[in-house]
Amino acid sequence: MGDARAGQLRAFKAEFFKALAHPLRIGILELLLEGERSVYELQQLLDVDQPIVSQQLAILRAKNVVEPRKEGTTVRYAVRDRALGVLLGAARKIFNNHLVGTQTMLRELTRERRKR
Amino acid sequence: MGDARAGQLRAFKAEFFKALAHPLRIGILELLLEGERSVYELQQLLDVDQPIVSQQLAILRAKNVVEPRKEGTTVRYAVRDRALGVLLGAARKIFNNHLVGTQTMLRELTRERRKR
DNA sequence: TATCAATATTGTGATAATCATATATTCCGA
DNA sequence: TCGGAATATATGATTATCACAATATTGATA
Repeated sequence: MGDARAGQLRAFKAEFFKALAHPLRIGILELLLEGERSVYELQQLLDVDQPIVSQQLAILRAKNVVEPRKEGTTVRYAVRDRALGVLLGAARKIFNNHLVGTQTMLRELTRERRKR
Repeated sequence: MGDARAGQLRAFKAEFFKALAHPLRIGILELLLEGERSVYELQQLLDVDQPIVSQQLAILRAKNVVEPRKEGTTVRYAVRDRALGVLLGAARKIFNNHLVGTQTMLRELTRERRKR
């Protein structure tokens, strides 16, 4: 199991999860799972600056999680694989079972509050 | 949807995925899904230094993904929620469908090689 | 209690991720 | 072809992560 091949595979999986490991990217994916959305729509719904959305979309694009479709001057994005819904669903389930990382979560919560 | 509550939830989910976003941690979890393992066993199977394993276990512990059980001087770890298997399975499926992030993966591959 | 084995923690320097701002690019219509 | 709207990329400052080494803790046993 100190196998190099196994290590690489795990590295790829890690890369994939890294793509999901950001609040805004999760928000984007949750929206896209409901259906195709333009950058502008995402920007409005998530209430963040345009370049930020494009930046995060670029990351999701780089990992093939998401797919752009140009339509004139606007670009509509869609989730590449429906199975992502299953994955997020499983995550939600784990979440509901026993809130993951209570310590971390509380820390995050107070940090959030401090920001305002 | 610019809702603060939704943002917090997404932050928690992101934290959870961050816990999975590391090759070694994935390796640990894959092993633990097969059954309880001591730190020493993990260290041997994954072929890394002891402090590194403990470090990554600490991260998984902090996010409540994994659970320690002391047994004399050794500590055995187990996955907290079986649903994690479902989640990793979904990830595997997405992976097989269309290798996620070909660009990133190739970059990783060559980087791995360079290390040797 | 001294010691050893198993595990955990801490400090540190290097690398990578993130946000915000500014600037490009692309496409369409006047 | 010029201007504006929608997206994208570049850049710099800040923060988070990582691997590694050193050290600390804990528990069993002599």
